[in-house]
Amino acid sequence: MAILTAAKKVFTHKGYSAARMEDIAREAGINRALLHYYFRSKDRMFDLVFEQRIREFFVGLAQIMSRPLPLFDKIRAIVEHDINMILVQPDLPIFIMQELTQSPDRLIAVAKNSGIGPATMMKAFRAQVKEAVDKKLIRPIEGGQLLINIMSLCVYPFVAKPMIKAVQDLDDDQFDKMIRKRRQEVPEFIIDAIKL
Amino acid sequence: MAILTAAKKVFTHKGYSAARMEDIAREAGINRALLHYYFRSKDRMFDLVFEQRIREFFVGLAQIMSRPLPLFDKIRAIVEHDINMILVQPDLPIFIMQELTQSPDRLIAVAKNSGIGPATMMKAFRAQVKEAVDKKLIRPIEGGQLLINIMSLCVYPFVAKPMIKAVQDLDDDQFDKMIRKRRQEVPEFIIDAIKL
DNA sequence: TTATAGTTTAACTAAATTGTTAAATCAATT
DNA sequence: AATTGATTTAACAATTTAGTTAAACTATAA
Repeated sequence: MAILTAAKKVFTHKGYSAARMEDIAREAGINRALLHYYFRSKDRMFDLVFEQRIREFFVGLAQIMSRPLPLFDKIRAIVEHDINMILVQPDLPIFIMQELTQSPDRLIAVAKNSGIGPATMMKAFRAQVKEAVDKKLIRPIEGGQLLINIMSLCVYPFVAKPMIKAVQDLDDDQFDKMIRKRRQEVPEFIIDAIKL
Repeated sequence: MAILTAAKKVFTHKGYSAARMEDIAREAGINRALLHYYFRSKDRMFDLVFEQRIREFFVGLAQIMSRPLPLFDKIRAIVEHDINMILVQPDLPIFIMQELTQSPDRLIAVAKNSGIGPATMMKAFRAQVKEAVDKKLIRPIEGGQLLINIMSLCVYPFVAKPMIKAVQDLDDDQFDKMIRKRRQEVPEFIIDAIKL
């Protein structure tokens, strides 16, 4: 629905508090009255958007993590998926992080409704990493730590985009090139870090 | 000043839009009238806080980066400094990132006032990395990318704290332990990734 | 043509929030 | 005790925002 798309855009970009119903209406090309006609309140609207965005962030990842792939291939797949996903919606991570730090319970609620099952996905990944460690394919490392490393290297550059642009003196074009380079280099960086 | 400390706390935790003058007053143990008596407006107050926080984030880092240390030692020093800094003020990174994405110009303004000189610090670091590459001490990598990797691995876990806690099913205590483990493991992870 | 669903307009209420002000109060200093 | 500066109280104005409502309008389909 067009209105939800507009709400998604505005909420994601500005966050709940800074987002105005008027902004959303304008973005959707309609007026405030109609907004309230369809979605009773700002809160209801936000809940819908937030749940959707959380799912967008996790579903693809969870799916890849439970695929039967060799560890190194899986790392490559995760990195590529993450960076590609965020490339087309750069505001997504910081939106989720920001709203989540202010009300962490939200995630639990969403996780219960949707069948994301983070526990399952983590369990499988941990086992796979442990096996690779036992077989002396990689240095000792916990699956949890490895996943954090992977996500860090993928997500953080987008979260810190304005800082990076300033510190490294890049324009938007150069920043984009830098990210594309990361898509190639980051998987090998990780693999080099763990392989024996 | 006690009021600024309170403002720092509230702004950092809630962000500009969600922070209320009333919150700050309560946190400082005074009333709204006095807040406006000392700092004319919310905006003025925020500007002061924001500039201070940006400095806190960068000053230590810039100082370490321009110290004459061997590359691997420098990496260890940066990681330790970053993680220690954020451990005592976990809300800092996401606050900076959030406010910066909404008005990226702020950073430029602050950078001009203070003598942070990000360009200088980057130039030195880039040169040091290039030298290590040329001497075949490490695999080919750009200084810019390496710094992003270092910062990612340090900062992201804090930014994503509620997500990580949910996905990996950790309580606050376990999360803390996990971070402390990272302080040891991350530098070696990075060094293993680049060393030949 | 008429009925209907969707949409707009415009006015409104209610609440929250920032900012201001004058007078009262308090605490320390002279 | 009197003065001074800091602080509180309490009321207020101005603005922003969410949310509501009734009436008018529009396009489409029966």
